[in-house]
Amino acid sequence: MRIATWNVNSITARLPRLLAWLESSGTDVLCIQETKCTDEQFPREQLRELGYESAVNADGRWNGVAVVSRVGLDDVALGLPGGPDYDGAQEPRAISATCDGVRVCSVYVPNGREVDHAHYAYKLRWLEALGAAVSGDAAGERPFAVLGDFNIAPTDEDVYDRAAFDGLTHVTPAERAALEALRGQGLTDVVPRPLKYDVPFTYWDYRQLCFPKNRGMRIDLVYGNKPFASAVQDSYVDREERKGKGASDHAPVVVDLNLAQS
DNA sequence: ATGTCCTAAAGATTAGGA
Repeated sequence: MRIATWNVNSITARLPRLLAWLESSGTDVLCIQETKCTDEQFPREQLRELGYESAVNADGRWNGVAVVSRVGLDDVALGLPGGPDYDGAQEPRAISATCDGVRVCSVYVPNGREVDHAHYAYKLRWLEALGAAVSGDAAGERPFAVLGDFNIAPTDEDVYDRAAFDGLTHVTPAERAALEALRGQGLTDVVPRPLKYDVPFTYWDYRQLCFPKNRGMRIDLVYGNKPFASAVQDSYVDREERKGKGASDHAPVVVDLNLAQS
């Protein structure tokens, strides 16, 4: 089974590339973040024509997550139980589903903006709720992964220049401690191999020629439980998809599972 | 030139988010 996660930065703007990539990559299950659409606007029909069912948690201009699958899509759950509000509202940042026996949770972790911003405190509260939400599946016998845009670089090696992030979000001890807590629940960081250069960055800012200069970050993560991690045959960042006109600022992370022997 | 892109809005540019 080929599973992937991709922050598409608007599924409407990305639709031609998304459909082409699903076909060319042979992805069975794709976790999507930043759909930036309403539930009604989600392109279910175009995906259905390619053989994919869709589970969607989206409500408009910002955020929005989905799982699309051509190998089944059951027991869909939207959001995080007990997840925090922001500006008095729950945001669509998580969705879970079971696809041919594999449980996935597609997440778009709040950005945090600045360390002294209310959004940063919200980010940490949201991660705490995520930890509580996945604890049962993390310890379970069924293959499970929480994957998506975590907006955190797990180590200093996961950013192009640590000094450039002094005082900024994405690299703070508190954010990294939240990831460590997830790993402490039995989840493994399934680190993909890069297709070029040494570090498997997954995101490059649109600005200042970051992609050509490879000024990237590894913030799109796959955290799998033991049954999931032990079934991983290969994982890579498809940085080719970051190239050219009409690209997202994130590249897909692809994971191949061999479930027969696990 | 923040060497950009995406969204929405009493919009034809501005504001907000990343």
